[in-house]
Amino acid sequence: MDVSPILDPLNEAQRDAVSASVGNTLVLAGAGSGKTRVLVHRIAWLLTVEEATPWSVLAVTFTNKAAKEMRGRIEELLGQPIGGMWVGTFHGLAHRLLRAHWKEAGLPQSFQILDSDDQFRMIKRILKSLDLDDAKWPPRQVQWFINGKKDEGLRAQHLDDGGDPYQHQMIRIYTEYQAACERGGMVDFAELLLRAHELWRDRADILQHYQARFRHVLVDEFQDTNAIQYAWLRLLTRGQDNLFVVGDDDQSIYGWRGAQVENIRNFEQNCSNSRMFKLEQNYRSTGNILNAANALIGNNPSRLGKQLWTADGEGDPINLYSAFNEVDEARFVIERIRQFISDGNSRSESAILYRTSAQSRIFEEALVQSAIPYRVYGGLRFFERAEIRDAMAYLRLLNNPDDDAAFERAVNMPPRGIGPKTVDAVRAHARDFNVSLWVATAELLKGGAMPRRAANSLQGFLDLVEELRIDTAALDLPEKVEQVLAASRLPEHFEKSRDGKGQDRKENLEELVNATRQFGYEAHADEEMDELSSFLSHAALEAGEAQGDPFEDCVQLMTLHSAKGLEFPLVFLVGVEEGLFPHSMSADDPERLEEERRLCYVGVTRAMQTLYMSHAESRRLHGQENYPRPSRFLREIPSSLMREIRSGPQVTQPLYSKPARAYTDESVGFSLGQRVIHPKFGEGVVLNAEGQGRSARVQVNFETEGSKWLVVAYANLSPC
DNA sequence: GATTTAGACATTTTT
DNA sequence: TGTCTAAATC
Repeated sequence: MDVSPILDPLNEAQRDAVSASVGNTLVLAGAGSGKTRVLVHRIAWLLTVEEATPWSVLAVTFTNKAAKEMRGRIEELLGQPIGGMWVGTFHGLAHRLLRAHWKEAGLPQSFQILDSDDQFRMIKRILKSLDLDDAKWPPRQVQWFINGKKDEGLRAQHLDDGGDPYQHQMIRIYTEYQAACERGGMVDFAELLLRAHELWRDRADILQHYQARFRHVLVDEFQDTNAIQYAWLRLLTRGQDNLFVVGDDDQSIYGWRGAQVENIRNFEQNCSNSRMFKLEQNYRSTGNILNAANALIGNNPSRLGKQLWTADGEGDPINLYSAFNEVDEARFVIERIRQFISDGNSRSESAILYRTSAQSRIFEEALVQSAIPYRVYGGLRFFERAEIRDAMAYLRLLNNPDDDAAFERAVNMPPRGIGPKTVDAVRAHARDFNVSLWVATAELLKGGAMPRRAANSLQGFLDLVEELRIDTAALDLPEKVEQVLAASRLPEHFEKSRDGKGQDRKENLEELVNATRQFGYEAHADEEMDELSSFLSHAALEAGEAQGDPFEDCVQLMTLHSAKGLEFPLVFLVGVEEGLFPHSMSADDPERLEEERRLCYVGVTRAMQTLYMSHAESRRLHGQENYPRPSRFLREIPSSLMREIRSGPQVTQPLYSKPARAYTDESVGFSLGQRVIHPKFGEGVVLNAEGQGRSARVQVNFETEGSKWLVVAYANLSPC
C-alpha cells in the first residue's frame, strides 16, 4: 500500500503522531505547528493503513467552520467523499444523537433548539411569571448560572443552596426554566450536550451500539472541552483506548466559559496506555516572534511544556510603540498599515487585535477617515438578525404552534394591534391552565371574554398561521418560505420603515429564501426529519457568517479570542496595558491571569512576518482619563527581541481629542510626550504640565509607579 | 405605535 | 464616553 501521500508532506514529529498505533493519544500541537494537518492525515492513515471504514470514525470540533474545513481536507487528501463518517461539532453530533433517540432521551420527536437569544427571552418570561424583579435578578446572570451548571453536568435537583438565599433563588429559577423548556419541547445548547450524555449514561444498550461503531474517536482543540463534553467522550471511549486528541494547553482561553485545561493537562494520567506527541516546529512565524512567545508563556507555571522553533530566519524584531494616547495609537497603526499597503501588500494581510471589542471603534474611525476598507469580526450573524428571526418565528409556528418563543415574536410583528395588554392576558391564561400561548389564545377567543378589537386581531393572527400551514404543506422549502414571507407582510413592513436600514432588511429576507435553496442542495438526507424542522435546527446550530463581504480586500479587526486559529503577515496587538490586558477583571486571580497570558501568547503567535505591540500612556475609558502602565506582558518579552519606536514630537500631539496646546512649555522645561528619568521613580513620559516658575508641575506616567504630578523645582527630573 | 429621552453600564463568545 | 434598553411621550 502506498502511504506516501499521507506521510510525505509531514515532518518527523507529525509523522510519528499520524502513524502511531491505535491507542489513547495526545498530540500537543503548538501554534502554527500543523495541528489540523495531523488530524486530517491521521484519519487518512486510519482509513488506509488501519483499514478503518469511514463509518467507524468520529471526529469532533468546536465550530462549524472547523468541522467543514476538516471534512473538506480529508476528502481532498483521499480524493473521495467520506459519507458515513461523523464529523461535526459537539453540539451538532449531540443533536444528531438526540434526533435518532428522541424517545429514549425523553424528548418529543419534534423538539426544537433554543438558541441563546431564545433562551434569554425565555428566562425573562420565567422571571416575570415568578414575579421577580429583573433588576435584582438580571436575566444575563441567570442565563450564565443555568448554562454554567449544565456545562458541569448539573441539573437543578443536583444543586444544593447551602442555605444561601441567592443560590436558593437561582436554583428555583433554573427549575422553573427547565420545566418550561420541557413543556414546550425546547432544548438549549447546553441541554443538547447534557441530554446526549445522560442518554449514553443511562442506556447501556445505546452506548454499546456507538462504542461498537466508533472504533476511532478524534477531537480537535481538546483544551477547550468542558466537563460535560469530556464526560461524553469518556463514556464513548471507555475501555477502548481509542481517543486521539489534538490541542494546546497554552492556547486555552475559554476557561471563563467552562473549558477545563485539566482535561488536556491530565490526559496521560486519566487515560490508560496513552502517549503524547509534541509538535514544536512552527511554520508560521519568524524566529523573533516565536522566541518572544516562548519567553512570554514561560511565565506560566503550570504547563505541559513546549518550545516553538522555526527552521526559517529570525526576521525583524518585534516593534513596540508607546502611544501618547489611544488616538495616537490608532493614528500610528493606520499609518503603518497605509505604508504596508502602498508597499504592494493586500489589506487582508494585516490585522488589528485587541482585548475588548470596545477598542475597535477608534480604529474604525481612523480607517474610515483614511478611506481604508476594513472588516470587524464577530458582529451579528445572518440568523441572528432581527428581521431573519422575525421571519423564522413564522416558520417555527408552522412547524410547532406551541413554540412560545416564536409566538411572542410573531404575534405583533409586523404590528397588527396586539399590544402588551393583550399579550399579558394570553400569558396569564397560558400560565393558569398550563398550556402554550397558542392554545391559550384559542381558548380565550372561544371564551369570548376578550375586548372585540384584540379578539379580532388575535383571530386574524391564528387564521393567518393556520391557513399558511395548510396552504404550504405540500410545497418544498424555498417556496414555502417565499409564501410565508409574502403572507406575513414582513417585507412591506421593513420597506416602509425609513430608518435607512429598511432596504437592507428586505434584502436580507430575500436572502433567507436563498439560504433555504442552498440548504436544499446540501446533503441533509440522512436525517429522518422533514425539511422544515431540519432547516430550523440548522439555523439554530449554525448562525451563519457575520456581515461584511468576506471577498473584499479588508483590514481585519477582531478581539484576541476570535483571532485564535488565524494568521496574518502583519499583526498589531494594541492596548497592551495593565488593566486592559491583562484585564482588570482577571488581575486578582492567578489562574485567570495565566489565561490572560495565554491570550497574549495566542495574539503574538498570529503574526507571520511583522508584529507591532502598542500601549498608550493615557487612555480614555468610560469617559475617564486613565494613565495605565505598560502591560507586564511587555516586560516578559526579552528586550533584545524588541525594537522601540519613538514618535517624534509632531506625532505626540493628540490629533482631535484635545484643544491645541503648546508642546514645550518654556516655564516647565519639558515637552509633552517627552521621556524623562526620576531618581526614585525611574523612567516615564510627560503627560501634562501646568503652572509657571517655582510652582510649575508636570504629570509623568512612570513605567513602574504609574502617573504622578511632580513639582519641577523639587523633582530632579532629567530628560532621557 | 413610533420616536424621544433618561438611566445603567461597560471583558472575552460559540453552539 | 458611547451604547443599549426601557420607560415616557407624542
